[in-house]
Amino acid sequence: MNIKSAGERAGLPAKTIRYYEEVGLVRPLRDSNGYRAFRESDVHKLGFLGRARALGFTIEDCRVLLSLYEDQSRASADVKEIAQKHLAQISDKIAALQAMQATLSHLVTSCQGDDRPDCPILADLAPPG
Amino acid sequence: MNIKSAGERAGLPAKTIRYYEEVGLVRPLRDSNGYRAFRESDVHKLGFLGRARALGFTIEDCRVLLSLYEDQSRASADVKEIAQKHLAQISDKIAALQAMQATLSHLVTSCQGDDRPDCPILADLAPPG
DNA sequence: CTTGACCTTCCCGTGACTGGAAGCCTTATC
DNA sequence: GATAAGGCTTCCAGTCACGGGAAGGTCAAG
Repeated sequence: MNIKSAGERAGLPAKTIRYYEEVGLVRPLRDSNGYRAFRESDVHKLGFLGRARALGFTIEDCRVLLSLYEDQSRASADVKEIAQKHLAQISDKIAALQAMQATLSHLVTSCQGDDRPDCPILADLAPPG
Repeated sequence: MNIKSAGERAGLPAKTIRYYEEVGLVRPLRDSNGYRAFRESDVHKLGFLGRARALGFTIEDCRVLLSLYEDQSRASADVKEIAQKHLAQISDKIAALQAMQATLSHLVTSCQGDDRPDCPILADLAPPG
């Protein structure tokens, strides 16, 4: 199977798949003309990667998750640990964004938004003094 | 004032200040020895930039906000519009992260996390079929 | 035989810095 | 006056996960 079909089945653009090969996440065979030849197992892997990336796991996380996925004697604790660390990072990001959101939405509601120059948003950004 | 002192007063590392000069956000004078010479107004600007960046505004947003800040005849509506667009983007990011969080936290709680291979997290990442 | 849709590799750009190398300037100490 | 420490300069490379686009080979249809 060529790269485009594989991509359509896995829900990934061809560029992304080439990148995944470059970083060693997938290793398709090659036809005699140099075209990548994807097996079912490759498409399967790509689907796995697409879902993991959609959950925000980094490429390096994906590399480990994939190896655990293929390791029949894995311990689920190893998977859980990666997921928990990732969850913690997500929570941190959410908290940071919510802090920005709180400050900004307060400023936005207090700004008249008319053609006059007075603006609490700029006043808040300005250094004290 | 040299770059390090300016950075300490504005709460920014020297590297960041050099970058801001490179992209034209600040234009300090130069001493005869080539050192950057920061005026009070430069430090003031850097403080503004630091706060705007802390609220998540992009460099390009900062560029516009700074010009509005220095424009005595600005309309607060222009500032408000930028802030509202930014707020919308923040909300989008939060929503995306919360979706990941919901899925992942569900999977994590359902994973035993022991030394057995059975793992709902990997099962969810695996393609259907 | 040509057209058009594939495929290949290679290189550049993204955002907002950060790290590091090579080298000049200044200040303090001996 | 020599030396060492620390600050300053510029420039280059790397980050993360791709996406855009160029130059060129391949293939199936008409």
